[in-house]
Amino acid sequence: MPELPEVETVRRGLAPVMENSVLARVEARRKDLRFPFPDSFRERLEGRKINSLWRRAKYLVADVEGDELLVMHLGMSGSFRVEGPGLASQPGGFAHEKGRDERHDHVVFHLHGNGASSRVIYNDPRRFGFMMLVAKEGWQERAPFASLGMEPTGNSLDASAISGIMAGKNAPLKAALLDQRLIAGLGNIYVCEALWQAGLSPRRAAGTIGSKGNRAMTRCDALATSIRDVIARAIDAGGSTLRDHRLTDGSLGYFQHSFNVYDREGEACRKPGCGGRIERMEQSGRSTYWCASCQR
DNA sequence: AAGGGAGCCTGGCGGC
DNA sequence: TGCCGCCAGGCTCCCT
Repeated sequence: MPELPEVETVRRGLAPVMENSVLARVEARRKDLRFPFPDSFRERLEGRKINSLWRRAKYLVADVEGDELLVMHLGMSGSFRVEGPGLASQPGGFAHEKGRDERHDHVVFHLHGNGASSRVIYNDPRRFGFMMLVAKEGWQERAPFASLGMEPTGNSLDASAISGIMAGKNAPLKAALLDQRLIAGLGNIYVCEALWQAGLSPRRAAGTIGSKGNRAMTRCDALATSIRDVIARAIDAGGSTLRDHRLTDGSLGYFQHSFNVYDREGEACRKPGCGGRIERMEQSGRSTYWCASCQR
């Protein structure tokens, strides 16, 4: 479910609660999510302070006192909510809304910090998410980080980076952008949106956008700019809520209202003067939304 | 060796 | 109303 903007939104919601708080108690209410919890998961976390909460691609990472990182992935349907003084007792709280079935509250972090206690609860109906502990020493060379490509945020993703990443690739551009080994953090929604914004066909062989010539650099620049712009706007909007994604206070992201192609099959293309219609097709088992008349 | 497809899960929706 | 098939924001493994 959550792509980079949703994970970043969650991180921003959790950081004020988790950072500098102690993991007083950790409840894992089943033995596994997508993977089994690590051996002695509770014991390796309880009593430790969380120094910081950061993100790499779609992974949330808690830097915990000691020599291990707590690494969390939300899978397709994972979300966090915070309960605590002033939050837990809110009438009509979203804890009982559809999609927040307490049966799927799989992990509870009981936190003590700044003179208050709170609970951070991980809910995940489909259980494609997971939690793991990774040694801090050399973490970048360890799973799951070792194979990740560059972040799509910031200045490092530019035309020459795109050109280099895609060079020689025969896979469709859409598939290459979803490959976390190349660029880490993009998912189905934001790839569709960025390709539309850049005017590039999802079917074009990835290697054909770059290399030499002014037009190649123009294409690569358009793609780099579009990716960064879409991601930045989505983060500003709190991510996209289709079903499961919530901010940690239970509110909804609203970037879905800004989609130009995703889930808009049959609607008019919004590119000025285009006149095309948004189509849906399947690429490696996933839906691609695009406009065949202005994406080349 | 890169690229495609299946599988992991549950829930929501549309169609009959 | 109920049942059925299809679809979903991710990722990994296995096959060609």
